[in-house]
Formats: sequence, structure tokens, C-alpha cells
Amino acid sequence: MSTKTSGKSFIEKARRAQIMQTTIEAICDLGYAQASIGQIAKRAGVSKGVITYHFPSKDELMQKIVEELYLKGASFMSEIATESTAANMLRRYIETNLEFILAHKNHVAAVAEIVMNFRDEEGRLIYHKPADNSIYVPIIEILHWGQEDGSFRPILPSSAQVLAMTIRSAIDLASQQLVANPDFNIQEYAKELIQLFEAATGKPPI
Amino acid sequence: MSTKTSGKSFIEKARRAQIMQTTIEAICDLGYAQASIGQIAKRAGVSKGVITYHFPSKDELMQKIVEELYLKGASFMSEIATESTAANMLRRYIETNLEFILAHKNHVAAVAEIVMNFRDEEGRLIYHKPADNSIYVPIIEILHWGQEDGSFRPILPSSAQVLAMTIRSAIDLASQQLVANPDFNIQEYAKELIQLFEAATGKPPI
Amino acid sequence: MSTKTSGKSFIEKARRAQIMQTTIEAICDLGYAQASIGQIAKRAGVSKGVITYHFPSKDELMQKIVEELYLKGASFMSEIATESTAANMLRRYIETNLEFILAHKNHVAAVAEIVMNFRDEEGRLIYHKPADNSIYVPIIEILHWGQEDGSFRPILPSSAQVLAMTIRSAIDLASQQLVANPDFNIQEYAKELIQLFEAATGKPPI
Amino acid sequence: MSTKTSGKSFIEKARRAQIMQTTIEAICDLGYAQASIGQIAKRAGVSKGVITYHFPSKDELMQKIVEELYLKGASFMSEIATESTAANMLRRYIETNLEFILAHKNHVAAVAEIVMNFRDEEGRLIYHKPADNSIYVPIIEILHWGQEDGSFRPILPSSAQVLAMTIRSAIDLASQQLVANPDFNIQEYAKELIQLFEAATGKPPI
DNA sequence: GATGAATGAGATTTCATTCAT
DNA sequence: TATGAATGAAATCTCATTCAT
Repeated sequence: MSTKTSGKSFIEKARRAQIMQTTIEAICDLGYAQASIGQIAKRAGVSKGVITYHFPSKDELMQKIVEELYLKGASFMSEIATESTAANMLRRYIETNLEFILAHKNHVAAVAEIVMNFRDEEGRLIYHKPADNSIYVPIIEILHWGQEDGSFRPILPSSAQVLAMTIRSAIDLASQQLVANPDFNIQEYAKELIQLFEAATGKPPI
Repeated sequence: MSTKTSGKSFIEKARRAQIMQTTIEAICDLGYAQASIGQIAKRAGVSKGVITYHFPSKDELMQKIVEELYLKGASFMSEIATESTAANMLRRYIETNLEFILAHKNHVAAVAEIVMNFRDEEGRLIYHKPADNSIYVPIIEILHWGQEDGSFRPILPSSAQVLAMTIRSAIDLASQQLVANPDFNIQEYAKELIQLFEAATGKPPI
Repeated sequence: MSTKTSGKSFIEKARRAQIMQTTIEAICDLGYAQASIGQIAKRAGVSKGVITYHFPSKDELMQKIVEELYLKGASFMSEIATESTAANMLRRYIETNLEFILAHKNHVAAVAEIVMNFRDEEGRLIYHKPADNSIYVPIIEILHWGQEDGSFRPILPSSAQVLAMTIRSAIDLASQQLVANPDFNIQEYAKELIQLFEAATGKPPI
Repeated sequence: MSTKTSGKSFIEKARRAQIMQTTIEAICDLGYAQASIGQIAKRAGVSKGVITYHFPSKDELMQKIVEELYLKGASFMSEIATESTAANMLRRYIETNLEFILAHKNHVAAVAEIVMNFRDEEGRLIYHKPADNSIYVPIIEILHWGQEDGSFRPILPSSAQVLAMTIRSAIDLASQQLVANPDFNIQEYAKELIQLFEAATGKPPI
């Protein structure tokens, strides 16, 4: 019994993982709209029914892909909270984020596609909460800390918000470049980005 | 004669403009995928045939929307080339771009949707040229000029590339914010962005 | 008044003739199904409305094309009834028919297309009367006459019917060959056909 | 296992066969143009999707119908090559062809419709190779053989070509008659045709 | 667990036809 | 007379989903 159950469970998990991986690749290659169940099934070498069997609906498949990246991201990001100064912390934040993007480049790109295209019946974006500032909060906290520990030049709260947005969009750009341009050197990009935002936040030398 | 011609031309142009405008709004509201000919026709209060009559195919309709924004953009941007220093030039570049985004916020947002989703039969993005650096060239030129006129701190070519990418992505972010968040204050955003990149490019005072 | 009327009449006739001619060419090039009003209008360099104006419906346009060929055919064929013997008559019949096909090759081919494809709402062929033997009657009469004047070998009525069908289908084949194959030599074909059916009908020499 | 496989295969094959048969009948009743997927589905008592499921495109469905008739024809025709003289051979050729037409009368008629109407986007007939003489080759060979074995009167090569065309078009006519006219007696027609072409090819008795 | 088969909604597109000008 | 504009029906095709086996 238990063997059977865990056997099923294993197969189940393996199949789900395989389907999700294939879906991610299909989205990267074809975009969200053309990554149909049929395409995914063909690429996975299984019948369409398998997809529906493991994921009651296409929406749920997409949601799981987003969810899984968030889980990966959460554990990856938990490493960051260990630097001694805000300046080091910002550098670490940029580095870690770009490492994560590199480590999961297709998954990240696929989730970006999903987030930008997944809508409900009335056309509203499911994953887009315009008032949601939570993505920027960690950066803003670093910038705030830098005011206290003297790492950074004076930065007003309104400036901190825009700076956070700029940092985040520069990081997200790396994902797009990575999938679109095989020559893109993300390590170099990371180094330059760190320098750039050190210059942007740094105290002018006296 | 000329009245007839211009009259015909006028109706034709007016309808095309109306359809394009409705399409732009439909894309903003519903996203690229759900902005179907049927939806557009319903919103425009006409039959589906009208759309096909004025735009032989959906692809052509989309292309015209992209094209028109480029034309608008070209004339808008031609104003920029008049500043005395690279530092002023960069400020002007950011300001003008954000003004343009504000002035054509739906059009800009719709084109972003199209560019990210318009693919050929094999799934390749039509408007996405990964090796295309042309969008960054104007900024890189400003940064280069700033080396010559002494406006900016020393910036290596590799750094200039990344800086240009960062500036551009920060500008493009404004468009997303604008459509998603009615409270977004783009003037404030512009001011902050200018300050930020002045700090990032500025010579440290001695 | 009368000038005006005859002027209109003339223009009217000219336009109708032009439209019919263009339609005939469109059918030859594209086939019946793809010879749409739009295609015809484009080829004629006029608007679709012109077609509908002169021909209330597409069906009527097609009917007129068929009708006109019948009129042409009737006058062309009236020449035949002048030979002295049935054997000469048969030769004349074949010659004249093939001359007619050559003289109006596109029109004949277009009408063949129409006749084979023009159907009513229930799908019944309009121009196809299965029990209609009238196309074979003239040939049968020649064969019958040949019995009387001793031109031909003895041919039973049932044989005459099949012989007539064979002659007619060989003649009609020429039209298909003519439009499909630019190298087809219809004069040569006529000569051979005449020889062939002389052999088929001829009295064996004693 | 094997049951499962052959079972699946069987359903698939049965459905495809059913759809092809229904399509053949629809084409005979309604003609090529009006034999739409919708009509076929309605006649088969299934949804339109079923057709597309088993035949990815309408073109492919049509091609399969043509192909299948060629396969049937190839095996049917292989029987012919067994007569002792060219004269007997010609008789056999006519008989066998007309038997085949009778045995597959709707299929033959449908393929004739398809061949005459199936065009690519530019309007060119797909199945029409004007220079293709291969349909006439078997007959020409028989006629040539008849020169050697003395079965036939002297027939020049150019005459043989036209004779072959005439024989073939007389045979093909039977198919049209058969579907259009329920009273058409093809056995009688065969007998007459054989007599006719014996007269046309026969050596005059001395 | 897995598959093939089927469905029905919806998308794009073509087209004959109508109508105001 | 002629035209452009508009309509609505129908055609092909795609696709997520359901279901029996």
C-alpha cells in the first residue's frame, strides 16, 4: 500500500516537474500565448490528457510555475541577510538577484511572460497589483539602513522609492537580455551595475 | 474633385484612426492576446468586417500602431538635440522621454504589449532584435560626449553600455506604472530620475 | 436625351463587356471559386460596387457569361449545315467545333468551369441536366444520315449514342488542353481526330 | 496490449474512413466548394472539431481522398497485364477501367471534383500537370504493341497520342454520367466503347 | 495514471451584397 | 454611374477541456 502510494506520489511529482519544465521551455521559445497545452504535450512527448490530468486547468499549471519560482526565490534570497554594512548589502542584493536569474534563467523568463499575460475573464492581470510595493521594500530598507550607518549619501524617502525601482528594473532587464541574447555576460553586467549604484548612492569624497 | 478625394480620404483616415485608438485601449485593458478583432469591433460599435475592411489583417493593424508610435516618437525626440552640455542633455533626454510617455501613455503601453507578444508562426518575436543596440545608442553618445566636455565622471565604454541600459529601463518602467497605477506621479518620477542619474554620472566635488 | 440614353447604353454595354471579359480571365487563372467579385474588380481596376451595379448578383454575371457563349456558339455552328455527305459533315462538325474552341478559348474554358461548379443553395448543378441529350443530338443525326447516304458502316442507335458521346468528349478535351498546355496544337489535334473518327465510322473497303 | 493498440488504431482508422466516405458523398452531392468542414461534420453527425482532429487541415483530407483512390486504382489496374494480344489488351483496359469506375463511382467522381478544383493560394491547380502525359502512356504502349503484333491497323505516333486521349476521355465520361444519371448503363457503355475502338484500330478486312 | 477521442467556443479571414453619397 | 464603407454569414482552424476506456 504505502509503496504503491509513494510510488504514485513519486511518479506524480516527477510528471508534474517534467510538465512544468517543458512548459517553461515552451513559454521561453514560443511566448505565453502560443504555449498551448497541445504544444507542451507534443514537446513533452505525452498526450494532452496527461497535462490536464496532473493540472486540472491550464491556469493552475501557470500558477504552479509562478509559485515554484517564488519558493525557489524565497530560499535563494534568505542568504542575503548577512552583510555588515548597507553598502555591502546593496552589492550583495544585486549580486544574489543576478545569480538567481542566471541559475534559473528560463524559469524566471517564463514567469515574467506569465505575470505579464495571465489575465482573468474580464482582462485584468492576475499577478499585477499596481499598488503592490512589496518588491521594492527590501531595497528601500537597505537604502534606509544606509542612512543610519552612513554608508550612503543622504537620500530622501521619495528618492529611495525611485532608486529602488531603478535598481529593480535594471536587475529585471538582465533576465530579458539573457534569454534573448546568448552573448549576454551577466557577471560583467553585475559588476557594472554594482559600480553604477555605488556611484549613485555613494557619499562624495571630501 | 479635391473635396471628394479628401472627403474619402478623411473618412478612411478617421475610421482607421478610430480603430487604431480603440485597439490601443483594448490592448491596454485586455492585453494583447484578448484584444481580438471581435472585442475591438464591439468596443468600436461596428461589425468585425469593418476592421478587416480598413486593415486587411490583424497583423497589419498591429504594425500600423507600432509604426505610428515610432513616427510620433521621431518628431517628439527631434526636439532634444539642443542642449549645451552633456549633463543638460541627459536631463533633457530623461524629461522628454517621460513627457512623451505621459503624452501618449496608452499608445506607449499598447506598443509595449505588442512588441513583447507579436510573434511569427515559429514563435519568434517580430519586433525583438536581441543584438539591436540602437535604442541605447543615443544615451551612450551623451555619456561619451560627457567625457569630452567634462560633464561626467570617467565612465568606461562597458560601464556606459550598462548605464544606458539602466536609464532606459527606468524610463520604460514609467509607462508600466502609468497604466497600472492611476496615482503614479510621473513628473515627480522624472525629477527623481534626473537627480539619481546626475548622482550616478556626476564628478565628485573636490 | 437620346444621345444621353444611347451614351449610357453604350457605356453600359462596354462596362458589362469589360466586366465579363475580366471575369472570364479571372476564372481561367484562378478557377471558379477564387474568382471572387473582389478579385474581378481588382483586375478590372474598378470598385466592387461597379460589378454589383451592372450585374445585380454574382450568379447573374455567371449566367450572362454562359448565355453569351451559347449565343456565340449558335451563330458559329449555323455554318455547319452545308456539307454534301454525312462523312464530310462529321469532319466539318469536328473542325468547326475545334475552331470555335480555339477562337474563344478562355470563354469556353470559363464556361466549362462555371457549368461544373455553379450550383443552387441545395448544391444541385444549375447547368447540368443529366437526362439532357441535346448536346449529342446533332452528332447522332449526322451518324443517322450516314446510314442513309451510305457514308458510314452500319451503326446501331445504341452505338451511335456512345459514338456521339466519345466524339463530344474528345472535342471538349481540346479546351482543357488548350488552357493548360500552351504547346497544345489544336489544328494537329483536329486532323487526327478527323482521321480517327473516319476510321471508326468508315465502311471497310471490300 | 496488442488489443489496445489495434483497438485504438481501429477507432482512428474507422473514423478517418467514415469522414473520408462522408466527404466523398458530400462532394458528389454538393460539389467541391460547398463541401465544407461544417457540411461534412453535419452529415457525419459529429462536431466540426472531429474533422480537424483526424485531419489537421481540409487540404490534407482532400489529399488523402485522392491518394486513397490512387492506391485502390494501382491494385485494381495491376490485373490488366495478362492478355495475349494488343487487341485483347485494349478491350481489357477499357473493361477494367469502367469496372473500376463502377466499383468506386462516388470516390472517382469526388476525386475528379477535387482534381479540377483544388488550387493553391495563387490559384494554380495542384493536381493538374499539363505536360503530364503519364495517364496516356499505358494506352499508347498498347497501341504500339498492336503495331508489332499486327493486331491494329498502322497508327502513327501522333495518331496514337490522340487516340489515347480520346479513349481516356471516353472512359472518364462514364464517371460523370454515372453520378449524374442513375439510368446510365455502364456495362452497355463498355461494350459499345470496345466495339467502337475496335473499329477505330482494326485492320480493314481484305 | 494515461490516452485518444470528441466537443464547442472563439479567433481570423473572405466574401457577396447593400447602401449612402 | 460609380465608389467607398459597412455588414453579416460562413469558412477554416486552434484550443482548453471533458470523458470513456
